[in-house]
Amino acid sequence: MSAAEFARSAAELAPRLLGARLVCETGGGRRSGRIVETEAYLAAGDPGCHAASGRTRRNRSMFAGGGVAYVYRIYGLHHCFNVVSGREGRGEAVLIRALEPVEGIDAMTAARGSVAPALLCRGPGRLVEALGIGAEQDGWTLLDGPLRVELARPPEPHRVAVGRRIGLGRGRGEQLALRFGLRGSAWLSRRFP
DNA sequence: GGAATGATGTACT
DNA sequence: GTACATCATTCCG
Repeated sequence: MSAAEFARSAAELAPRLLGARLVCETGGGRRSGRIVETEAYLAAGDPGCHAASGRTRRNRSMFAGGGVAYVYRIYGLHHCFNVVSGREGRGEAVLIRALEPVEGIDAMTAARGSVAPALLCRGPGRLVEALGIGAEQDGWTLLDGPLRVELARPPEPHRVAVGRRIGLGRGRGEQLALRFGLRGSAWLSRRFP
């Protein structure tokens, strides 16, 4: 897997990750899904990015350079999983928002409390729970090892839907068109307008 | 030391 | 559609 792919800017990597496989083998078995929805968080000019106000203990993984995981807790309840992008020291990442489940669906269902298959990986907190990803994986490499991203051929441009990022409050870059999805996928967390 | 807050999900009306 | 659970991190004093 080419590390250079992950050193691209977040705005380039986010659509590039659509169709890629996210594989997790931390729970004994093998669970994987196809990435169908992402959001880019930029190193510059993006107040919604966790790295916008500099390096802190929580966001240090974002500065480790493309190809590592950035996992953090949100709302005291859930975790979100990001693929760090860009060069070391930049502070940018791509949030994975939804997957199409592929392997280990039984394990995912068990981890999620027997929800409907359509809801297994629909949303950033859900997919993290389904795959068995947690705070322990923060900072792990994604190029190889038990948690990894296997890139596929880049999606055809006409298959990529673009929209505003979800859940950002006012003044946090909520207008920026940095949300990407596979057009028409049944596994998106929300429809694109 | 303390208070505010968030890249959310679930349950319920 | 709205309520609310729940807490690490951040920022302010």
